[in-house]
Amino acid sequence: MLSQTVEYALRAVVYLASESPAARTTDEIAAKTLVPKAYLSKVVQGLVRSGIVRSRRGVGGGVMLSESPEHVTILDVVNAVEPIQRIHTCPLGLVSHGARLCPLHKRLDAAMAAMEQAFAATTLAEVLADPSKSVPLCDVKARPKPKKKRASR
Amino acid sequence: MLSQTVEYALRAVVYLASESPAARTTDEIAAKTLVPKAYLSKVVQGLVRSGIVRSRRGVGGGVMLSESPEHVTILDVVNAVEPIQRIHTCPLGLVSHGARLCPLHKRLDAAMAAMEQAFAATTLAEVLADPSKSVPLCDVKARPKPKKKRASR
DNA sequence: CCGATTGTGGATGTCAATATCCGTTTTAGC
DNA sequence: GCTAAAACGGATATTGACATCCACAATCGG
Repeated sequence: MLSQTVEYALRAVVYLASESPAARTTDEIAAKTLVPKAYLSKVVQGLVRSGIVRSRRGVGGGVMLSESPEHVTILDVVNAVEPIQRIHTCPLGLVSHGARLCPLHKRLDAAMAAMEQAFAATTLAEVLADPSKSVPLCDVKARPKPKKKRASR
Repeated sequence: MLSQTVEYALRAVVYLASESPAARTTDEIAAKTLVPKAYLSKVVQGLVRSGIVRSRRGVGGGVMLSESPEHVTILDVVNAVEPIQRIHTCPLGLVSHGARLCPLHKRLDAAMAAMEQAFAATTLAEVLADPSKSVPLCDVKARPKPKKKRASR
């Protein structure tokens, strides 16, 4: 249902939120979120273009959230990567009845609206603050303390 | 968001519902719903396999709804063609925390649930009975009376 | 200025969704 | 049984999503 790219983008952004406001390299994000390194860099480029994250090249560079986690909703991220397709006009070519949607597409759009609403309802900060064990992604090593990590890659 | 195949399947099924319980040929369905003829036949085959519609070959044959329009929901059709992907287990490989979803995927699944709910809430009969001008699909020629139609194809 | 690091952009490969075509099978009517 | 109608099934494009690789540009520490 949701594209793989959206899934990847959300993982990356949630991880960045958990480290906010620090920057992280795409290599590290990829390792932590289990996203293919090369592809993640493309996904991140999209996030940069849409303004969700900012990047800096070179030594000590990386990617960071543009805004604080309380100000970014899941919908913001989804729309940045692959906008929710609301149905505004008849998918059949017929212009015959103007802007009014037929009964079927009215329902389909309502379903899209419901999903959009669900995405808009949660900020990254709320995801991180979730009561059910603060495990950011599905596991991401459960980062207990910001201790110097090395190896693994 | 929704695949083209789902869109086509819904158009076909809504059209069949409007003609229910009569059977219609895929050629006619294609013409009325503006779906590519050859591809529609594949989509319909899927609907047959999943039991949403029944078909009969040969002269006078065609495709018809298996059940009356009141008994078929939009969700039934969607799931027959391309099941809504609920998130039951962590998309990352990690089995480490069992069946429990992380905060992020709990939200994503909630969004899927919202959409599923919206689809489940409407039957084909309700789509046809919609108050806003009973235009079945977006237009489908507005079929005023079941008068003998010919030509057009 | 030099070199290591890190994001950027382009070229390319792979695969599933979309779409078309056509021969085969089933069925009804004669 | 013969023929026309119609669904079925397989083979084959075409396209975009997913993914990889690599040369280049920017940036920092010395």
